[in-house]
This record gives sequence, C-alpha cells and structure tokens, in this order.
Amino acid sequence: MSANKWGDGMLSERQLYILRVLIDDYIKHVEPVGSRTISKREDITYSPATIRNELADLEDLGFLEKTHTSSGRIPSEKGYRFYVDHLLPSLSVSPNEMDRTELLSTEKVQEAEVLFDQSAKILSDLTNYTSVVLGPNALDMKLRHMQIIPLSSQMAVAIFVTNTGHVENRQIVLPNSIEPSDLEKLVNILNERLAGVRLIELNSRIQMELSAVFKKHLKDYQNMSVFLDQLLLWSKKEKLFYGGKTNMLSQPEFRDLDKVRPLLDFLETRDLMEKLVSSTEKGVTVKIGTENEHEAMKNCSVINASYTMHGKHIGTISLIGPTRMEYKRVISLLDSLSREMTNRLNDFSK
Amino acid sequence: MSANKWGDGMLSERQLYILRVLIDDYIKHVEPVGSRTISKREDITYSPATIRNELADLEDLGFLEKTHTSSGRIPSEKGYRFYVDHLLPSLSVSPNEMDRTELLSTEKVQEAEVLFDQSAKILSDLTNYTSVVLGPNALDMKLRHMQIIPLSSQMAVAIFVTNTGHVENRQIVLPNSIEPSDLEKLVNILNERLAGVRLIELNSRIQMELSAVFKKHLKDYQNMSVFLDQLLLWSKKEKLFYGGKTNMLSQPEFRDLDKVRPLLDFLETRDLMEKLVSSTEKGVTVKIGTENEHEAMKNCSVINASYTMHGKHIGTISLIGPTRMEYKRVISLLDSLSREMTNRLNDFSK
DNA sequence: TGTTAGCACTCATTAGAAGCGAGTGCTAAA
DNA sequence: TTTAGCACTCGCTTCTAATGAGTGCTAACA
Repeated sequence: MSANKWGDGMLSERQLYILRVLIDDYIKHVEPVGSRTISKREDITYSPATIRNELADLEDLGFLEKTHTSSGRIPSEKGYRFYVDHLLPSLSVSPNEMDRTELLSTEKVQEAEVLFDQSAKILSDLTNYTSVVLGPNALDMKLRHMQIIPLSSQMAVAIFVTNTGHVENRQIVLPNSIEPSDLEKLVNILNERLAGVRLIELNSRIQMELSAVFKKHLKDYQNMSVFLDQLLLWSKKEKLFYGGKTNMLSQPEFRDLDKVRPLLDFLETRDLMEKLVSSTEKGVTVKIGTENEHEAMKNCSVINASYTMHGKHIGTISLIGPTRMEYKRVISLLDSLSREMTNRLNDFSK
Repeated sequence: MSANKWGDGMLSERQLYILRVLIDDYIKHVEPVGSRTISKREDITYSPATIRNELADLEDLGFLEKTHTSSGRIPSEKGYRFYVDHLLPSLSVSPNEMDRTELLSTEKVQEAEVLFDQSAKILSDLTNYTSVVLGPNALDMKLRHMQIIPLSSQMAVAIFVTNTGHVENRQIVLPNSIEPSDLEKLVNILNERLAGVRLIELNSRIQMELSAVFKKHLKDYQNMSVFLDQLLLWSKKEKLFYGGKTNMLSQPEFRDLDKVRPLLDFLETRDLMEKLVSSTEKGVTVKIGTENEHEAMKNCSVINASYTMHGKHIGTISLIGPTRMEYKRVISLLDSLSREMTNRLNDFSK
C-alpha cells in the first residue's frame, strides 16, 4: 500500500483508515481530533482505547501531532503529504462545481488579461482562499510587429506587438546624432528579419545575424548599436493576477495578526510570489508547508496548476491556503479551471 | 481666533493651548490623555483640577471625547478638524526629511510609472502608513499616433500613443467584410485629423467632424462605423500605485482583525479607492474620518496632494492612516513630495 | 472670581483561583 | 487483541479581588 519511505514499515489497513478519517475530520472542523470522536463514527467499530493506541503509533511514525500533552491529534506536514499522495479519494468534480467553472466560459472574454483576472476571482470566491494567476511571460511570445514613435527630439516610444496580441512598450532616449532615415531603416530591418522571433531572443539574434546587415545599411552603426542595446533591454515582468487577497484573514489559523502580517506581506512581494507560483511541471502540484521554502508560508499549502497554449506550458493558476485545506475539492477545482483556461486561450488564437 | 462655527463662542487662549497639547500628546502616544499628564508639562502652570475643568468644557464643545466615564480624553473628529485647520504649527519640512524626498530625485527615473511607484513606496516607508498614487488618466492625454496591427484574419491590436508617451492598446475584432485598404485609410485619416486630440474626445470629434470624410473615402462606411465604436470604446482605468499596503496592520488602533479586514478590503477595491483618492483641488487636502464617506474609512484620515503637468492637475498622491496621524509632518511631506513629482514630470517632457 | 486641594467614585486591566471538560496514557481484565 | 476503567494533564472559562489611572464635585483659598 505504501512504500517504505513512509517510516519503518507499512501502515495497516486500519491505520490508513483512521489516518484518513482523522485528517478528513480535522480539515472539516479545524480542531484537534480525539479518539472518541473517531470511534463515534458509524463505520468505526473499535473503542476509543483501541483508536488511542493506533493514534499513538501514527504519532510515533510522524503522521500526527499533538498541540499539547492531553489534546487530540492534528495532522503533521508528513501526514498531509501522505494524505495527498495516497489517501485522497479519487478525483472527480462534483456537478455543481462544474457549473461554476463553466460560468467562466459563458461570459465573453476577449482579452487574456480579463480571463486571468476572472479566473483568479472565481477561484478565490469558490474556495475562500487566496488565488494567483501567473500570466504568460510576454518575452516568450513572438514578435509580430515593432515600431518606434518619436515623442520629441530626444524621446520616443518603442512598441512591440507579439503574436498573442500582447503589447510591450517602453520609452527610450534617442541618440543625439541619430538620423531619422537610419531609425526608419532600423525598424524596417527588424520587422522584416525578426518577425516570429521570441522577444527575449531578439537581442542575441541581432548579435548573431544582423550586425552585417546593419553595418551595410545604416550610416552611423556605432551609435546605433548602443541604442539597440537600450531598446532591447528587457526586464522580465510576468503579470500576477490576484483573487481574495484578504481571504487569509478569515481563516481560523490566521486569526492572529502577527501570523497574517508576514503572509500578507509575502503576497505583496512580487518576486517571492513569482518564485512561489512558478512551476515547470504540467498538471496539478501540491506543496505543503515548509515545502514552499519560505518562513511565511510554513503554515500554508500551495496548489499549482499549469495552463497551456498550443500544448506549451505558459503560466499557472495557484491557490494559497492553510495546510489544512480541502485538498480533494480544491485540486479537482484547479484541475478543471486550468483546463478551462487552456481551452479559452486556444480559442482566442483561432 | 476661531470663527463662530466652532461652537457657541470663541475658545480662550488657554483652551486652545490645552487642546493643542492634548492632541499632540495623543498623536504621539495613542493613549487617552488625562489632566495630570497635561499639567506635568513644563509650559503648563495650572493644576490638574483646573485642566479638568477646561477639558470638561472642551468636551462639551465637542472637541474631545472619552472612551469611558473615567478615562482620559481623546480628540473627536471635530477636534482633529480644528487642529488641522487652526492649531497646526506653521508648515516647514525638517531638513532630514527633505533629504529623503530628494532621494527620489537623484535616482534616474525614465518613465512616469516608475516615478509613481517609487513615490508611493518612499511615502509609505517614511510614514509607515499606506500610500497611493493615482496616475494620470491616459484618456486625458492627447493622441500622438495610432495604429492597427492585424493578428489574424479576425483579430487585431489597436494601439494609441499619447503625447506623454503612454501607450493604450486593446484587442479588437475585425469586421468580417472589412477591406484592408479601408482599414489603412481609416488609420491614416485618424492620424492626420486627430493628432493632438484627447483620447476621451476622439469619439465625439469623429461624430462631429469626420463622418463626412469617412463617407467620402471609405467603401463600406456602415460597417466601419460599428467598428469605430468598438475601437474607441474607452473604459476609464486610472492606474493606482500602492505603497505599504499592509502597514495598517501595525497601527495600534487596527490591532483587531475585524477592524483591519474592511480596511484592507477597501484598499483592494479599485473604484472605491479611485473615488477616495481623486481630488480636483490643488495643493494638500485633509479628510478626516467620516468625511471620507465610507464606513471602512471612518477611523482613517486621507491626506491628498495633487501633482501637475504644465500647470494642469493630472493626478494625486495620497496617504491613508488612522485619524490620529502626525498631520504636521505628513502634510509637509506630501506637499514637498508632490512638488517633487511635478518637477520630475515636467522634466520628462523637455 | 478663578484656582486648587481633597475625596469619593468609575471603570479598564490584570492576576489568581476554581471548576469544567476533552483528551491522554497506562493497567488489568475479558 | 480489545476494551473498560482510572488517574492525570492541560487549555479554557468564569469569578473575584486588587490596582491604578482617571474623573466630577465640593469647599476652601488668593
């Protein structure tokens, strides 16, 4: 049933059953579960004393913990991990949940950004946890068209449109001595030669292939080269879309201000969040407590689901909640929601 | 000293002085101030009993409140209002504060967005309150250049560049029957005729002046008209830049979760925030407690300062904190910070 | 008449004590 | 192997008493 990595030996059927019942109960009521509570269930035929013995064993094995000497048991991180990996009832979305994720699809959403935003909102509404959608990195998209529009003698706006319709723009300083005709030629060359190249690769492609072309066509190549570097200096900025940022405040385990504060601060820190929520794996992944490798997240679990476009992983939708989460419900929800997002995204590009 | 609107008669010098001392003390220590505390100050020569009489009078006049029958006094909303309007020591920025706002100016900031973001961060760092910068409404900016870039046979991206270098873009559905040549002509006409017109006015200008031109040059005018409406359907979206979103959590008056929650939720609600922070007045304004006209803000004050470009009010920088704020410091800070922003912005457009 | 000392009173806050109850571990018997 | 029984632990709630910072009022004083 379980591999040896879960302690010295295998767990008995009864232990597995008790463990599952206990975690289910704890997830539902968020209170330490005692032997009596378990024995009172219809499907349990043993007395509290017997249960107690089993619980003591499960605690020794590290699946359970006590909050104090005479308290009931709560699942440990290891317990949750085991629960998620081995005890989760087979996944299936309940019909009425499915309705809600279809709600997403019936609304007319034109732009991807709106889709991401809505998905995050729906997910957090449905779960009362905090959700985050990590948008696709525009720099991984392919160049469709670029343009430079002068604002004044010194300043201009550079615009890059990707195949997905995303627009990147930035203001740039024009070199003093630049020739208007050179600028025009530059833009033309870039558009002719680099359409279909990923934004992030533009620079290296230019280095490799186009310096000769530039030298030939542009009068002041030296000057232009510096300018090009400025033009194509990307700062990566994936977009994050949040839902239910303050939902953590209503979770009983975070009723304490000193405990929520680090959490909320974490949520506001872009790069930490990007790291937390980035995932290269396809499908749904679950990270529990300290697996998230950040102090502020030690009492949280993060469920991550990737969405794709043309089969390629381009972003994630995630849920952040207390380690005691309704894993079953939440995982299936994320699974269907991410599929839905994938569908919608691929509809766009038709 | 004070007009009659402040109660039945004027306040005596002593009352004014006591009121000021009390509010200063309360702002500093955030605890009800008693008669003994006040009388212990060097510059106060009266006994606690005398002070008590004055305090009772000030309370009758509505400037002070008690938290319970035998507690010290705290300022009422009216008290704060009076304090801000009449008792604030003349404004002057202390030298070391000035250094910090100059910090802003020494860094090289190219784009307005970065400037706004930095300003908000600096302000919240300096005050430990929450700050918000309301960015300029791009729709009030003037059209510099527009363009339509096709993505597929049906979809395209429309791009509008303003005189300030801001780029507005949106994805649009191309009419089935559209002629490529018509599209090109349309864009040309718009660029020729409407450069310099504020984005928000584009539509009405077209209605008024250009329908004849369109009818003349475009083959399928009917179809095009619907398309134009879609193209120029602006949804106003001023940008908000936040600093110190979670700072409220460290304010003693919001130590209670049930009190912070509405506040944080309020901060996350775009339209409420836009309304709160929008101001048509120039200079610094102070709104105290219920003057902000929202339940969640009833224990907060909002200090608002506008910044300008070419003398025109285009946005605000605001600070949200508890009603007990260091008004003096905060007002002068906002004053100098908004000036600094104005300077920087006008430097951009040189 | 304005000021102040004195005093009774109020009320939030804190600490301690007592009782309750949900839970445990251990032992011995079925 | 299971279970009944029992002593014990510990968190939580309730109650009480003590503390102290503050008030309002009165009466005396300058």
